Order: sequence, then structure tokens, then C-alpha cells
Amino acid sequence: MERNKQCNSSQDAEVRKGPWTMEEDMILINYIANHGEGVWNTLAKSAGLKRTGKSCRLRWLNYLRPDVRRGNITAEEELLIVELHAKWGNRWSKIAKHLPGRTDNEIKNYWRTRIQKHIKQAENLQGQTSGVNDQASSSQASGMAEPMDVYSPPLYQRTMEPIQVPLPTPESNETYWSMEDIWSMQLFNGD
DNA sequence: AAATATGTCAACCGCAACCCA
DNA sequence: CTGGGTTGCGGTTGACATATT
Repeated sequence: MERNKQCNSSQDAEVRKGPWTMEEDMILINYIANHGEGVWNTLAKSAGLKRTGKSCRLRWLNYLRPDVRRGNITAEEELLIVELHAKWGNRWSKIAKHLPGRTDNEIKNYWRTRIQKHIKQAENLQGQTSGVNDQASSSQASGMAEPMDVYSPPLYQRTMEPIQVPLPTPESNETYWSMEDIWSMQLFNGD
């Protein structure tokens, strides 16, 4: 329950860290809805958030922005990630630019948690054909799929429909709000 | 049923690039 | 050109969730 574990040394009102609360999200969303983005440090202060500008920026870009898609990476997206990573290595933001709605952070996470070990396994099975690191090696040594050099992106243009935030178990805890919820809430708050 | 291992993901940090007075 | 502030990036951490023993 108590997942706010800010470093409450002696003073409060310092700078908050750790997971964002729903209130903070609302404040940020609202502020940006009314004033737009700006200089993040200033924004954080003007909005009354006890967060660094950096933290606000990250939260907004990776989570709160209305056009951000989270979860349910499709097979097409995964393939694209694999392809682009093979081409460019860990240039996550560059890769992310080719996956509309996906953030570099999510792609990076997805890669490290789901793809990397998979590829390593495949490498091991092939008996270390070569010292493939993970920098852009022309063709990755995993028998994934057909090797396509120039992958044409517009396979999956940003369809906003199938967004259904997974929300596995609504009973998990108290505040587990989907972005839909938050956005519809903030509509009532036109300030 | 409890303990432990493993997976997932949001958020942090440091650094470098960029911008501008 | 320099210095100080801001932004963007990539690596890493740590909390929580889920699987396994």
C-alpha cells in the first residue's frame, strides 16, 4: 500500500522522488493541457509539483502523453524492434522514432526483458558462430524471420482503437487508473 | 502454504549535447 | 568563446508481480 518511499530525510517539501501518484499525474496533465509544455523546471514549479523538471518530463513523455501506447507490443512491432536494433544497436530513441506511440524507455525495457535473452539463447544454440556482441551486426544470428533490409513501417499505423490498457486485475489495489480514466477526469477540470 | 527465484516496468542517475546570453 | 542552464539519451536500479521450488 504505502508505495511512497521518498527520501524523507528531515525536511519535507524538498523534491519528491519515486512513483508518481495520481494527484501528481493530474496536476501535470492539467497544467500541460492548459499551458502546454515549456521549460520543464519552470513548469514543475509553476504547476506546484515537488518534482524536478526532469522527472516531469520523463513522466509526461513516457506515460502521460495522450498519444503514448503502452503494453501489448505486437508481433510487427517486435520484429521491427529486432530489425532496427540489429541495424543500430542500442539507439533506443532512434528506434522509438520508428514505432509511433512507443517510447525509448519501453522499447529498451522490452528489448532487455524479452528479446535479449531470447537472442542469447539462440546464439548459444548455434554454438557461438562468431563473437556477436550486440552492436549492429549486419544480420543477427537468430533464426527469427526473413531478413528484410528495409522494413516498411506503415504496417501498423497508429491505430488508437486497440489501446485497451491491459488492467489485469481491477482488484489489485486502490489506485490503478488507466489513462482513459485520468483523461476523462481531467476533462472536467478545465482550468 | 511459505520461501525463494525470476520477470517486468517505472523511474532514477550521470553524462553529453544543445542553447543562449 | 565561455559559462550556466536545459534537454535528451542510455544504463541501471529497485519495487512490485508472478512463477517455481
